[in-house]
Amino acid sequence: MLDRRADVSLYRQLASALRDQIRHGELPPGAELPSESDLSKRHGVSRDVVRDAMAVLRAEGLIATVRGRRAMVREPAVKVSVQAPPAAEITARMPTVDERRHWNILEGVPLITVRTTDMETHHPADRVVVHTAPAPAPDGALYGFGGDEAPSDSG
Amino acid sequence: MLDRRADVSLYRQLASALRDQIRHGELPPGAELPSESDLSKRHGVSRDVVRDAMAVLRAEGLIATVRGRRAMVREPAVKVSVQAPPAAEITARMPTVDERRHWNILEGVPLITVRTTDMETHHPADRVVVHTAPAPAPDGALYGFGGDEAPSDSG
DNA sequence: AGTTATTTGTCCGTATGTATA
DNA sequence: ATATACATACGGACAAATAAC
Repeated sequence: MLDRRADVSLYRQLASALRDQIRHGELPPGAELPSESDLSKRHGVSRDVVRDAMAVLRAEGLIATVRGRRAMVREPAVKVSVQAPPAAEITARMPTVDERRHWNILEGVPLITVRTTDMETHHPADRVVVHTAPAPAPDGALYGFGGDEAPSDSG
Repeated sequence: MLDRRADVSLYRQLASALRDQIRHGELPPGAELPSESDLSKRHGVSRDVVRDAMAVLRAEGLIATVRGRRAMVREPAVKVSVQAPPAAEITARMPTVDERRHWNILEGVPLITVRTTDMETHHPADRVVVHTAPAPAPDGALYGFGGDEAPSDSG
């Protein structure tokens, strides 16, 4: 229940309540949230408060909204592994609107940049995990008997 | 100038205009933006439109706002290098409000996570650059005379 | 097919609170 | 104290996209 006398604003309280429902699985990925007018009536607040709460969750990447449709809990995207080259710099920032359009990035999703002296690649953070090279094999363990790691090329 | 007949909303047009001024250096880091009422009058739009435009730029990490003060173009933070261990997974996502408070992260700044089997560290993306291990020295160039660059490496 | 209802997006105005200058 | 400025909350209105019939 929202508390008007609390030192936290109404829309932040509502955002926290919805966030908890998402985290606890009451609103699983793919589920629709109640409509804005519904939440507005249910909590006795203006639609403005509801929309501000939605904006918070959108900025956190938790929900996705489309005009005419109810807000939806975002599905965790399948992540592709990207191998970081040696001596690479990995940074992250929020993409611009142009970059969001160009790479089809949803709101609240950072952009990961992998940069070396030669090249620079960009990846939407919800679809990519960057991994570093495996630990160098200790002396004598080089080219072992061929477990699940091929010595030549992984393809 | 904002165009009410354009197919782009007013607040997005205003956000783009301000973003361009920041990118082109007319509003350098540390500079104050005009006040909301000022922008409202100057462009003939409601304060709501101005605030929506500000929210866009905040979410992109371009400006920082404090109650009672004018919005400010964010200074590029000094970045600390973090060495990624071998076989590490590097991901990024937007922090929750609690995480923002806990690590003192501004709006529009992603959270970088470096995870291995043993540990997991979190870093604000505006203050950290993760770098991978340098390329292994080629055979024979091992333990060279200690120049800045290995002689046969492309970089 | 088309028509209506629902739902989110945008924009306006106003008022009040709270922090800064 | 007064003025300025951003944050929050209310209300209303219309547009645009979707869903339902």
